[in-house]
Amino acid sequence: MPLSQTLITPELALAFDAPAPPQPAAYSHPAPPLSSDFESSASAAAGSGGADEPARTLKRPRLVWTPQLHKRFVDAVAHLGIKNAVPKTIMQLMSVDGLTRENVASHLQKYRLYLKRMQGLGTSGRGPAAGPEPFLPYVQTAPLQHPQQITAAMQQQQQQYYHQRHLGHFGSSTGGFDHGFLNRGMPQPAMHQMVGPPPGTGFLQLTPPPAALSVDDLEPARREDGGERKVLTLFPDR
DNA sequence: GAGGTAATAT
DNA sequence: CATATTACCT
Repeated sequence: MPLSQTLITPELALAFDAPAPPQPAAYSHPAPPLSSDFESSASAAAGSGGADEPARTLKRPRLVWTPQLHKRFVDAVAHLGIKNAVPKTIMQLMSVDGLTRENVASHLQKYRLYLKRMQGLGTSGRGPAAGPEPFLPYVQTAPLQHPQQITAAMQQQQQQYYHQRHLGHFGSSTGGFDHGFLNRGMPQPAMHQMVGPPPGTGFLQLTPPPAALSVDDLEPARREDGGERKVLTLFPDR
């Protein structure tokens, strides 16, 4: 089993917020990708082949790049060479279920821009000596969407979300800031399991990035004085 | 079809 | 306004 990270849709995450799910803590393998269709999803896989994953045909909800996802993305890019850091490969390596190539491509675009603008400033001494690591995760307020049926209430909530979103930014403070909620240490289990070996391309034996990643552990992390939900930018500085 | 970039949407 | 999606081109 190609250890994959199930993408938890915003609404799903939202749903899991209030009510206590029957399943105790630590839901290792959550529900299938995006099968939150409680209505007419009677597209059972008939005979062979088939198995039309609704994920491919339906419009996916807007993907939210959680810090965890981003972390995984960065790791993937790092572990691949710049040479192989193309959307498809990255996507495969991340093995995040539900993630499309387009998603990665888009994010990669931003990531490259970020790196580019990063070079011209902070690093006085030239040279790619210091690997671009200083990334900062941030908090995410789960928006909510549904592929098919969106109730009016949901739309309103969406608007509210967009309205209240960026309230705080990140000045690159000299010293570095105190976030009490940096991600937990990701285990570094040297797993020997490989993702699908690349085609004819030589044999880049790369170390699979941390396999486990919990999208669920998001901490509100609110400041005392502010009192506002501060959503911070994923890519600092502009 | 895949990658890269620009435009558009949310 | 930042970020994600879509359109266009190679």
